[in-house]
Amino acid sequence: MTTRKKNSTYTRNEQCIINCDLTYAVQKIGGRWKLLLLDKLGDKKLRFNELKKEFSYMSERMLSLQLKSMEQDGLIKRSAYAETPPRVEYEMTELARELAPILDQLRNWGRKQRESV
Amino acid sequence: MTTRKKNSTYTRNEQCIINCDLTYAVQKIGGRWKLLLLDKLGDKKLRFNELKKEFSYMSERMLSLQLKSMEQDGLIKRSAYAETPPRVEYEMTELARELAPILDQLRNWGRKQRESV
DNA sequence: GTCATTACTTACATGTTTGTTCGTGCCTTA
DNA sequence: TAAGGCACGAACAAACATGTAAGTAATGAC
Repeated sequence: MTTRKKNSTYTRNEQCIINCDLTYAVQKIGGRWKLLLLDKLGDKKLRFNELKKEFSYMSERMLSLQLKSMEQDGLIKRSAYAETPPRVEYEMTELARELAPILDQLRNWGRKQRESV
Repeated sequence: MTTRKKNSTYTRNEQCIINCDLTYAVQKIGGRWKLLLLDKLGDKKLRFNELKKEFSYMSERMLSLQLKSMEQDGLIKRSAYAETPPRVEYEMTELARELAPILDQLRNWGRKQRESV
């Protein structure tokens, strides 16, 4: 995000996978926590600390980074209220909701793959 | 694969995502090249060198690693023929074929996401 | 006997992701 | 006055993913 990447093969190859809608999509939901967060959000609005408690093993830093990334990618909506103590709520966007049925199928495939190996 | 991982938070957290069928599934198709390889294989049988030519920007090492990983995960089948020079062919398994319709949906979602951001 | 072909493998280098620890600004409660 | 909750941010470190360059074994062509 912050640091500019070099013009290396690593970066040029990254372009290949960004150009493909499929690999691009997988990137958006990839990483260690995003899908678990989406799962937990479901149809609810949750605060930063609520998510933090749910995923006590995840570092605050990761939670923060993933939420920010998903917000930029239009997967979640962040609403901050100027109260004391501050309140910030996160919820899925319509775009993320459209993923749900696809993810259900992927989940089933995952179970099947796991059984067959 | 070869080196044993330590009993770190990193490793313990990995268990969390392996326990979930969904994140587990995404891991199996994650990484930079696997989906592109599956895409290219389609219904064909392709040799190592044919894949290498198709993905000239991908290093041989990566091709080899990804193919091996996908074979272990039951996504592709490797057939080696004791000829000279050696001939090795790769093709998708039934399990991988079941992914195709799901991936099509993901691809569509990816295009939509890309347009909306 | 030298060389090319094929499908890899190994050692090393670079780049990214994830985790640890500490700090911040605002206000409330004790 | 002190302490604590909330929602983060920054600096650093560990682990992993990816890329580079070179080498291997078997064989057949020349």
